[in-house]
Amino acid sequence: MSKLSEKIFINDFHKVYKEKGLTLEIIELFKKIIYDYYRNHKRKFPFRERVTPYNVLVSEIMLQQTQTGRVVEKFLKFIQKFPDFLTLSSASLEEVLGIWKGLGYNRRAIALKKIAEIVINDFNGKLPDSLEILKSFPQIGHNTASSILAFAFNKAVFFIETNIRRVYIYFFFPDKNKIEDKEIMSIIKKTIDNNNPRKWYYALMDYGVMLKKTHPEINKRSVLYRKQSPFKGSTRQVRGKILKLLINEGPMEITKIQERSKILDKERIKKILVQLKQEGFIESRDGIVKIAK
DNA sequence: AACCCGGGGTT
DNA sequence: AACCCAGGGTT
Repeated sequence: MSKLSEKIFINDFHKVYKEKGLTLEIIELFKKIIYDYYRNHKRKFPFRERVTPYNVLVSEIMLQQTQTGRVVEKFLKFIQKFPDFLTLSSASLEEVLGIWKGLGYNRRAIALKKIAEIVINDFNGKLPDSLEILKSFPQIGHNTASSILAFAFNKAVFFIETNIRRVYIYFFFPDKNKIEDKEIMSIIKKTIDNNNPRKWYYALMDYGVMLKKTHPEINKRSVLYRKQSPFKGSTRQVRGKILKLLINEGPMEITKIQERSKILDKERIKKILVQLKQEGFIESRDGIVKIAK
């Protein structure tokens, strides 16, 4: 669609929406636009091809704050090495982190392994299809629990992520600033496609990705928008560096970690090691640090 | 409500 | 060099 015709189309949509509100006609038009786009531009992903509860869980954890393009390769490696809950539950943390390395937010790897253990031990090896139970698992909040229900079980749940937020702001909040998610959620509930929630959310997200390219500023009108703190020189950069060192080279003396990480402040390294230990990443004995069991 | 947690692709 | 990503958890 050309820029001009796009403007005309969205202006017409907003004009009708402002005059008549969220009528059935507007809702149907909205769905038609989203599905028309999806029919011609749907994205293909391995986690959309082989849809199993396990695959969806793994992908949804990986996709938290991580672009799809970076996840695909890791996802394929991960499910090849750990094809099911039982395999993952009995794998070592070092193996799991070894695959996870480079993806970021490493605590997700710990959580994913823990979830596998819970599923094996408490749920007979089957991922529960309950929102409340899923939300009780580590690293699974409302959004992730809901997306698992939508994508793995095709359930009509309601959730917002960054692409969906962009779509709803674009269509239904053309002139508003500081938009709250509860306002968006209200419209999400009125526009759900009960016939195929999985397809609907796939379509919404794909449309949102497209909008990001043509209208990169939309989500700045969300009240939740925040500029993130710089990564360079941050604690998380040091944490990542230390973990990478231990994963790649095995157990190591604290003094050697201080040396190899090239961080001058040795007290800072020590503090971070204590933190990593408390979070279950590492363990230490006689000054030797290694990935936890 | 604000902050922490990773790391790399994109612009 | 800055921005952002299929967010969750803690304070």
